[in-house]
Amino acid sequence: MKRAKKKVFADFMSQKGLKSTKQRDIILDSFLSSDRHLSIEELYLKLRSKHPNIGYATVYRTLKLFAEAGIAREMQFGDGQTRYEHVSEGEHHDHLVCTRCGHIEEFENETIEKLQDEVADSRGFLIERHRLEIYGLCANCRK
Amino acid sequence: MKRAKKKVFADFMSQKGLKSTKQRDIILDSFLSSDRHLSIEELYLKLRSKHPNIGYATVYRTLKLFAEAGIAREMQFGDGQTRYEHVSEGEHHDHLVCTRCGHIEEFENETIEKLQDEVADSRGFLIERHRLEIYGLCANCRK
DNA sequence: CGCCATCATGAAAGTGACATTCATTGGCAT
DNA sequence: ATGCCAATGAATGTCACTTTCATGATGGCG
Repeated sequence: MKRAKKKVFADFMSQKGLKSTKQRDIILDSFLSSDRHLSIEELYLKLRSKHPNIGYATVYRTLKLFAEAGIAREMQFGDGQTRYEHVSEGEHHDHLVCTRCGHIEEFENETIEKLQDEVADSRGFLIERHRLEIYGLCANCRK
Repeated sequence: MKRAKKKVFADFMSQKGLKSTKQRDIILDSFLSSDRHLSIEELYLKLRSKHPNIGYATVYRTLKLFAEAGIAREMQFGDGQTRYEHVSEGEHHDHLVCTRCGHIEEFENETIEKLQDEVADSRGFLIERHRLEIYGLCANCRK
């Protein structure tokens, strides 16, 4: 899985004529072994401890590259930060976002997707993508 | 409807000990007679032509007040601007957002809501609110 | 291996959309 | 009419990106 994504990224880079660098390797490793919904700042800080020589701009640009390469996706959860989540081939899911601790869970629901298609059809609307986020308190924070 | 919201806002203001001003009246009128999903900038520009003496900050602060009073709701559709939509008592709806022309349609689907409740329940998650947005091409832009 | 056209990097400066400050203005209860 | 306190708007601050630019790496080629 990590290996597969590294290959996808490597292929994307060579196909685009872009170069492999130490920084990009480090950032990719760190991203792949992280929480699934990291902000630029969070990843940057995580890297900083071990690699103080990597700049914010590089993390920023590299995450954009991951998104272009299709191994990450930009997401907004309304906390003012752009988060990047891991993308798995053809998979789609929605989110449960805890408003207290910030924890993000994922879920899938085929029936909801189907109902969305129906709504769109009935309006003559052509779906490109959608987002469904449920905000509230996670099981832990309810206690 | 417009009248009802004016009353809600007036009540809110007097209850909070806040004052009625020319600017707030003008902004409220303009907001109520607008498109349902206006950004601060859009409302500000709309006002500027007739009332060049109203500042951006006043529009910004007044929209926040509308939200506090419960007659407007802040929304993000990923275009980098906060939009304010009209709120009607107890009503909830989701959105179809056209990625070409920016047009925003609303829809309601009781079944989807119910399924969301089920998902949340099964995770021990307590829902505060949710957002569902479907992005794509509206009927007009498909032509 | 060494060259060098390109691409990548990081510090710093720029952007855009809010958000706040502060001197001045203006409601409104008395 | 008067004074207190909220409201206004120009200006400034903030924050999270986003871009610039001088310097440093990379990797195809001879």
